Amino acid sequence: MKLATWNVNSLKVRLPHLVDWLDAAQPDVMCLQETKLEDGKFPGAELEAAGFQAAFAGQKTYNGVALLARAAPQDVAVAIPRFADEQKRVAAATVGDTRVICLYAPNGQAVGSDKYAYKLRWYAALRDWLADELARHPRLAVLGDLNIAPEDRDVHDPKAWEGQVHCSEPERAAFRALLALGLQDAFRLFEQPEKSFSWWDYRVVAFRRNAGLRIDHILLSKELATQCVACSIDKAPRKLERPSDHTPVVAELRS
DNA sequence: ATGGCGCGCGCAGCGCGA
Repeated sequence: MKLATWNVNSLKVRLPHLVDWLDAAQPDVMCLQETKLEDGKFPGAELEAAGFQAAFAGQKTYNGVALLARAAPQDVAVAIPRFADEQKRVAAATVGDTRVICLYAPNGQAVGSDKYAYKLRWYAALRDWLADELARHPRLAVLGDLNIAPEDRDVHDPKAWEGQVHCSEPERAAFRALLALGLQDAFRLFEQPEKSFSWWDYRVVAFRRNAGLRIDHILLSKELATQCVACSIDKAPRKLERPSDHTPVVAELRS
């Protein structure tokens, strides 16, 4: 089984890239973030033609997530339980015998801002929810734009980013708290190229300089991590015309 | 090299992302 995540930065604009990528990569589950579409405008027919059924939670202009699967998503949830939030950042579903959670974590804007406080609150609620989900679903996969670079090796210039949003110690502690539940960072299960990133700023010609961050992640429960045979970042879509600023991350599980 | 891009909204220019 192949699981993937991609922040598309507008599903409307990126739909041709997405359909091409799905055709080439042939994932079984695809998690999307920043769809920026109200549910009434979700391109369900186009994605069905590509072979996928979807669970999604969208809103106008901002945020929005979708979970695509070849088998119909079951037991769909589109919010963290008992965490009041207008922002659409969560789509969870059971696909076959695997529980999949698609996340678009808050950006946090700047350390000390209201949005940063919201990010940390969101992560605290997420941790509690994932503890419950893990208890119920030994086969759990958490994918998405988590907006945290967990370690210095996930940052192109750790000195410049030290203490900044995405790299601050409270954020990294929130990431480690997810690992402490028994989730594993699929990317780090394998030897990887140095300076592997999943996001590059549109400004400052960041992609050409590989001035990026690794903030898009696939976390696997112990049972799934045992079955994981590969995890990689696909930089190809970042080289296309009008790319998303993020690239897909893919994990393959032995069936 | 974070003014600098890209997107949505909506029709000018701003908010937001990371």
